[in-house]
Amino acid sequence: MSESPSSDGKSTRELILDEALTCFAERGYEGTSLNDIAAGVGIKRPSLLHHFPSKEALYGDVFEKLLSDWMERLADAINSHTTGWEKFELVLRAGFDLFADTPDYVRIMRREALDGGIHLGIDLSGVLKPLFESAAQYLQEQMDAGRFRQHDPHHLLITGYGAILTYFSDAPFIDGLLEEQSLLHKNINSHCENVTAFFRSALLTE
Amino acid sequence: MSESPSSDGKSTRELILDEALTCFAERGYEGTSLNDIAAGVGIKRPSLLHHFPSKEALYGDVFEKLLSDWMERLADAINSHTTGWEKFELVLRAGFDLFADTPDYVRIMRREALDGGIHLGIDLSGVLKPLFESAAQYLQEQMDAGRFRQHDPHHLLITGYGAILTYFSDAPFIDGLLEEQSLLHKNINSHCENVTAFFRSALLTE
DNA sequence: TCCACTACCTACTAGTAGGTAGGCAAAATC
DNA sequence: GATTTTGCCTACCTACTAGTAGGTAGTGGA
Repeated sequence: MSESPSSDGKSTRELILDEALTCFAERGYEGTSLNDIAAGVGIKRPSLLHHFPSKEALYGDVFEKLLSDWMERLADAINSHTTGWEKFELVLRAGFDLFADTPDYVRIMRREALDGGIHLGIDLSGVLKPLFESAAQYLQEQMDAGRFRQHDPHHLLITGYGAILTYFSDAPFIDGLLEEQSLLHKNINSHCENVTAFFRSALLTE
Repeated sequence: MSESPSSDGKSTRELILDEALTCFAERGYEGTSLNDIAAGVGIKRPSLLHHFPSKEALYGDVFEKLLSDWMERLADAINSHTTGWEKFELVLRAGFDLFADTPDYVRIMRREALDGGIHLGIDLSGVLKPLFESAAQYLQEQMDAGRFRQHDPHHLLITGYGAILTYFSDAPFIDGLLEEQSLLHKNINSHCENVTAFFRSALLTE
């Protein structure tokens, strides 16, 4: 048991989590009803509530999965045995690939940041702070060693965070500005190269 | 008539628009009820609906005011008779000041970009596209004249848009990362200086 | 004095939200 | 083979939503 009656090998619970992610990312917490999610899976609302005790709990589980998926995927790039600009570019690229593969994660994360985390029991920035601080420390070391130009590492990271996330979170809006499908791989790669070149100009002296 | 019975010189209609902006920015379109807004003004929902025909119309009017306010305030910086880096820095500073004064506008704008403009009759990116294109053209001219380093102007603007807006839209989240009140004037100025220095490094050759 | 209008109210509608109770059939366990 | 568990269902609940109907007090002009 605990195996799905429908579609591929996924359990109903996993199907619900997938559909919930899509809905929450697209229309937000308040804009999504449990009926929407249940209908997307092909069951009725009470059946959904058999798998998750409440809407809030379901939302929390979606977020838990998001964080563990992201951390797992970023770990490789962060722990790679490279230094200087090479490592910075590697992590930047990994971030872009990660976001390109999981645009729904980016949107739901943005929404949660906008709402100030009211729907989540956990403090989002608290969870990400260790990652943020270790990145800042890395930048500071590189600057002290003269490999990067001097900038405030925290503000630099906030700038980068905003620049990269926005491309994915505000995709519909950016589509309109660029008159392109911003989430096509071709265009994601193009933007990644531009952002990389921009950071290289700002950080490297030669 | 058409004058307010309450508070200062503002009409009830203006009080409703103010309260609606605050609520929509903080909790989003779906997360805000007309009862919330009416209660904030000190009237009942039917009285609110006497001033605005529907929730959607009220939201639209809030946005119309946002766009005209922003356009008006940015016009001075854009039309200033400066060139090269000086003008870029002037517009950047004007943008920061503008956003610092109107953080609720930034948040509601972000939400609308996230939602893809479904609550608005108008196409947001269409409205802002002329501004976007003229900025891109300016950058291209400066690059062609050798005053700025070569970057793709459109991608550069998207990067800047994301970097700056995020600081204001995601304020609660960024507060947690920086362990500071990001919207204090002191910290806004600090971030503005950092972003400016960062762009200067990326755009200027010497 | 009468009329029209504004700004507000209470009381209602229809519809939807999240969540619960209880039943039923198939599968797993004893 | 009997019993328990799982997964889903229909039918229901309460609370809240946007919006409407109809009434009232006050205002200003003819």
